[in-house]
Amino acid sequence: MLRPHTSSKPVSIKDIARIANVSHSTVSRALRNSPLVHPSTAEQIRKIASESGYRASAVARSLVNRRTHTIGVVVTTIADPFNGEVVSGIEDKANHLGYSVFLANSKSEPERELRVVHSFEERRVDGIIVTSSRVGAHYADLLERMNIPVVFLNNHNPGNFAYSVSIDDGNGAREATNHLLDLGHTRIGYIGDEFGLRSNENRLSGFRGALRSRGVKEHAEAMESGDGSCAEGAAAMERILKRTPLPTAVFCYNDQTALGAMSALHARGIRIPEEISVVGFDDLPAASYASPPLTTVRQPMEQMGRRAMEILAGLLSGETAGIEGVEKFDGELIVRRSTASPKK
Amino acid sequence: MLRPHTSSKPVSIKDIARIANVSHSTVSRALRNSPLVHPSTAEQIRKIASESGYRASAVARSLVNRRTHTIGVVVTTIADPFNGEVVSGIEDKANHLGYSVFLANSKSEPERELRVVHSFEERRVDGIIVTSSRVGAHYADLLERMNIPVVFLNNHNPGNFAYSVSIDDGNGAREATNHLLDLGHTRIGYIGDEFGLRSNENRLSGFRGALRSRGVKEHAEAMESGDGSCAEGAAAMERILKRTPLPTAVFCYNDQTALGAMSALHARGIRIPEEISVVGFDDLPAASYASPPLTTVRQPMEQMGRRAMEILAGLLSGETAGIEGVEKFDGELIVRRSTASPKK
DNA sequence: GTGAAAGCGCTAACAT
DNA sequence: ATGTTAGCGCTTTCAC
Repeated sequence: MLRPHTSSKPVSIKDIARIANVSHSTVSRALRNSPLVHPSTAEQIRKIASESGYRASAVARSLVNRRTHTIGVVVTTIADPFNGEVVSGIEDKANHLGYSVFLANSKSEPERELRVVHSFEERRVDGIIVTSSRVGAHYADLLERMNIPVVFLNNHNPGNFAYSVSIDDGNGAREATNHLLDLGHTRIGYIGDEFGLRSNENRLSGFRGALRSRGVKEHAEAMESGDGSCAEGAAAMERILKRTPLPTAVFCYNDQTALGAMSALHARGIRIPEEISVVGFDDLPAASYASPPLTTVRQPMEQMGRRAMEILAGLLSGETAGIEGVEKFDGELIVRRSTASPKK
Repeated sequence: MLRPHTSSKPVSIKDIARIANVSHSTVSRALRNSPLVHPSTAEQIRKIASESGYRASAVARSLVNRRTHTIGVVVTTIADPFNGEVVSGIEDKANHLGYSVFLANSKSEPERELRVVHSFEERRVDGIIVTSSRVGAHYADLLERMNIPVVFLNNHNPGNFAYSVSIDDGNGAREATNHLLDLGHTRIGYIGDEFGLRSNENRLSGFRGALRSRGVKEHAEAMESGDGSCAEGAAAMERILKRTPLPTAVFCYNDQTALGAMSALHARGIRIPEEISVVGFDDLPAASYASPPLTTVRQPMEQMGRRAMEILAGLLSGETAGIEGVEKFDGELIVRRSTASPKK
């Protein structure tokens, strides 16, 4: 059985003042190392504070300062490993800068997205970071109307935002495709994310651009799309496998899609890369432990998260030197063993 | 270039009072649907509030209520997929119960762990959930001393805590081992997590118990340990592969360890499950897309997260009916294709 | 049904 | 160097 929690109120600045026989403002000053307080009294106050387990109330402080030193992070779901990496970077930087982070999952449900943003407003977060948002222009408006800075990270929306950090999708896709082309592939498929999403469009057009510049024509039988998950990646690959001729290589929107596709290939006994090469995008930790290890375009996910937080902190402090509104990171092609030249 | 953010103060209860020509207390009542306010004035007030984009300040409210409706979640790192699933469950439940969640990564660094908990104290979170903590008794004391309820989830510490939800490690390990035994394996290895961690000890003793009850003796050449990561799982497997005789099956502390082990096996050209069977623990999403799909013990991670949040909420509201202090979830053996009978 | 006043735990003038 | 006072945006007596 469980016993309900009985809480007693925390010690306050006044309690300390009483013990130290000074006014509460002196305590306030001492605790924030104001030079305006006598060293010895300051010393004594700090001693009492630490002995009594005093913890300044951030909520009271926030009320007067109008700054909570708190940010809100909206992700579709933190269970997605991509978001996990990004949030890890955000939290790390936030922690070092003295910010606490509220985390909320939107699940891409507009109704929930709204609730989440409202709660952030009520909490008076100083700023917001939104990662991988799939929701539309309506939501963007909502955020713009809030009177606090918002930084987007790899947003899928076609909307235009003032501040964002994202991967160079086009370039990454081009590099990946060129790698396949260099290996001699000519029947290359693409398994995308939902169509209409910006990042997918950009990767797709990078893919197409690479083909075009080598005079290779698109292999229409192997153009498919999923939703960025393993499950849909597998399903998409299965659809491709029903059509002929089979591609000799497939470029996937992301690693999860690629991992799903690989599992469909394995299930059919099709060897990777001997029969079909597979390339992903992201370089999730799982990519290097797949079998075979997955060739992919690395996104510096943690670093991007950290950068988003830095930009936000810049916006909040006014120190905006060296910060661009829209920052693009370069992907890096990581060649592993899921790609090889096609058999003759 | 980026323009620093210029914020104007949000509309307050007083602003609305002025416009509605009532006192701010009436506004406060109206907005919280107090029956003490005349329907028509309430109506008018709500209209003004919504038109002006009013958002009640949770920080002001918290100051008077002494409740922030906020909880703190400490994870080692949110980049770990296990924690991602758990936090997803916590956040989901918290959201429905009207709580916001602060997320912090401890990275298992005691110094950072301390900072994180202190910041939670200052933020006046109503409660704390700690997942997969690896830090020792010292930290546990710190938490116990705080005057707010703490719920642990799968803590690795040998310490004893008032409130916790965890998986039944022993039983899960026993089931997994029995599965291997049923298949006819007699040379079974174990790749653990760091020794000394409670969960590892429990899985290991479940493993040993199962062997013992069938009269199979431990295969000492294949007892190894990593740190719960793919990388160390692979390294541990490589060490095992240097010794003879090889095991015909290996049970791993968790899926990541198993996935790493599988990748080491693949790299050496050893077939799974024909030559060596592999079993994991957790059932991460990646497990079903591994090749071959991984046999593992499923932990209901999201559900455990939700339950931890429920318990915490119960502690906070005093509704403790149907809540045990220490709750154990049962794992479920999921047989996939990474296990088979050993070749004769 | 509504207003006036006090107070939550701090910070920041403004005295002294 | 320290104390007094006001106020941050709310909720909650207590009057009326």
